[in-house]
Amino acid sequence: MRKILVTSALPYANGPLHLGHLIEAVQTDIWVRLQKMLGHDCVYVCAEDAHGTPIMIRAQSEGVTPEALIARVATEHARDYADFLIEHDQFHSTHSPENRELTAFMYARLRDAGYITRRPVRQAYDSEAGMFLPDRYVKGGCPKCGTPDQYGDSCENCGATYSPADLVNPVSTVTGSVPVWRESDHLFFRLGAFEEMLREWLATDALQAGVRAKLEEWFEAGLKDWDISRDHPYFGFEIPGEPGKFFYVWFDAPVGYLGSLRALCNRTGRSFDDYMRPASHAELYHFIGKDISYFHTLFWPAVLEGSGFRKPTAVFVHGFLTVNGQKMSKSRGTFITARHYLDHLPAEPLRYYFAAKLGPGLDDIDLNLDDLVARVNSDVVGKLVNIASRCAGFVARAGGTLATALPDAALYDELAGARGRIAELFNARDYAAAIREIMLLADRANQYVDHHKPWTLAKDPARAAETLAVATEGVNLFRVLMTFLAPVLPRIAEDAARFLGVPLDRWDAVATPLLGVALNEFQPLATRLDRKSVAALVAAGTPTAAPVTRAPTTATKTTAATPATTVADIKDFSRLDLRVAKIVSAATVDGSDKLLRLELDVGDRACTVFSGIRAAYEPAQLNGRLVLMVANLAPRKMRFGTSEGMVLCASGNDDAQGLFLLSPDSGAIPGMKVT
RNA sequence: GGAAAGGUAGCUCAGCUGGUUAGAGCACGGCACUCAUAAUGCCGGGGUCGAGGGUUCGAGUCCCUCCCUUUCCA
Repeated sequence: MRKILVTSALPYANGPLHLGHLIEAVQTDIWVRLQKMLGHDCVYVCAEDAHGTPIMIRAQSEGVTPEALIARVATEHARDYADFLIEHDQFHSTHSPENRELTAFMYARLRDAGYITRRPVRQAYDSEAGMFLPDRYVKGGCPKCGTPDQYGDSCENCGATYSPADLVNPVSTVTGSVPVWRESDHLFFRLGAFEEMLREWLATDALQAGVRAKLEEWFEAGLKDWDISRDHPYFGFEIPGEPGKFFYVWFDAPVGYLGSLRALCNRTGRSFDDYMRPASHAELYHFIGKDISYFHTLFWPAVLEGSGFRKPTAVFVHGFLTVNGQKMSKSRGTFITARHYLDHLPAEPLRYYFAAKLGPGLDDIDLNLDDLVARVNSDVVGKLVNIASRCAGFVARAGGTLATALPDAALYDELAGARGRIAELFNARDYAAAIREIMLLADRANQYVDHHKPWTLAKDPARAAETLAVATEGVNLFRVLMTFLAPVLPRIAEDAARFLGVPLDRWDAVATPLLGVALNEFQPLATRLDRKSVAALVAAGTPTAAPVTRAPTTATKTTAATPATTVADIKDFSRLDLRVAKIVSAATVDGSDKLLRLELDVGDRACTVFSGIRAAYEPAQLNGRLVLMVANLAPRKMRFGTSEGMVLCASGNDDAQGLFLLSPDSGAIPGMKVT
């Protein structure tokens, strides 16, 4: 039996999970669930990345201890993961006894083997705060192009990279004071000593082509020593034998994978050594985002090797997530936290959507919310679940028990026989291809039912057996397809299992059809997504938080925000610029039966808005009418033009209850602010 | 600044080592059906494959230049 250990990047404990974390967690979770269904011994561990200056500073600013902060965030993270059906076998923390012990142990091994050196480093120091400042905590003018207010490592304007010492008029972002320059001894890990080993490792198929190319570049540039110590005050582990010096967060963070594994082993009686000894036959895979490949493809294998452990079997790197074609950004309203998403939409549609777009490469993945709705409604509800839904009634009316033989064994075999191919696609992380394949097979199932028309057969009592046979075939095809999608849609698969009366937890179970067994009552397995929920998700934005300076973490790079909440405070409300507007002209839109094109007068300016109110209003009755609009809504490009705002409307849960434009009382004039 | 990835139908994407009229899903139009959560089936319209050069009997697929998007640079 294959023994497999899987990790995904550790989320940094200074902010909530966002959809960027989720795409990785979902990618990993699907892979792990597949391995388990295939019968392999696979465990998935993860942990909180709890150390470093950003945590320390954030805790200070909140007036709590770092321990309290990371405990609170850990609870939030755990809940978010659970609600997205991410099933960790162990979720731990880098701030744990296991990790402290392992970090110290590995450091001692590296030191004793001569891989650690010491030399002085000159660094910005905030004498008011009494601490050394990481590059990102010093701001000033770019030495190259002069752009003010740039971070101490690189310029956002011209892209130049430099050191904080080069900044014009540097300022500490912690206290606002002018930093001084101080020297102190730092400990370095001699990465260069591992070049040969790394080159050999590179030659295995541990890495994707894109990552390999990147590594070649780094080799050419020459491997530099890695600074692994930070001076007091620092939230982390003090380095044994080095009072006042702490392990840099990036040193103990990957060790957190092993700390989590250790905790798992302690809890379950598994052998840690079986996984981690150099000659281990267990497989070790890290799922990460491409921004942190340096740490996982150079430092981490070298640290493992140098401290006497095995190296990863492979590192699986994925691209970034963009939302509606733009990178996640708070100012654009495209920064979506996990919780904020869950406040509006269920988890599984997003899992499905991510799966439908994830390939094995480093390409960025775009979350197009309209596409999400279309795709999930049509694929999952319209095609897949529909197969069960349309057949269940015939079985129920025939007594509720499936026939004892399949009328079309060849078709069944065609679908069930695809399991090897589909498992291989999932295994190769080409989920998009797997989903395409599965949906093609779902089409075959619907075609089958359509072709045999059980509703016609059912009218002839003499053909009752035939009717049941067709429905039995359909239900069996559904079972096969649902099994294939179980790693992606675990909750729906569970509900389907309840309907079928058999678990869907083994990939190869589909080799045998399900015959002669009684089905349970069919309940809807998935409901369509409402476009309005998606609109609400975007319109509400994610409440912003005080910007927190970013530091390297094992997690996909992230900026912090306070947890999303459904309660809006006055600040949230004031972000909306609501105005009285006059409809100058209204017209139908060619090619859309839902939209009207409205030309609006907003006092000092005019704008065009596309509004989905055609069902409720004739263009002619709108001319000259006053309405309320959101004037600072991000412009939205539609097929017919750009919509520059939104007019406010009242409606019930569905449009059947009607749509009602809101208007001000008489006396209001276009451009007035609504507060 | 250096480097990488990408730019294919309205949208999201497939197109392997160059080879017949460039594909799928969604959306759109027509027809059929009514078992199913207005689901499904059949048919159809729609692309100068980012731009311009070049190699070739033949290029979305190779080479060069340019434009645009995204990302990485310890």
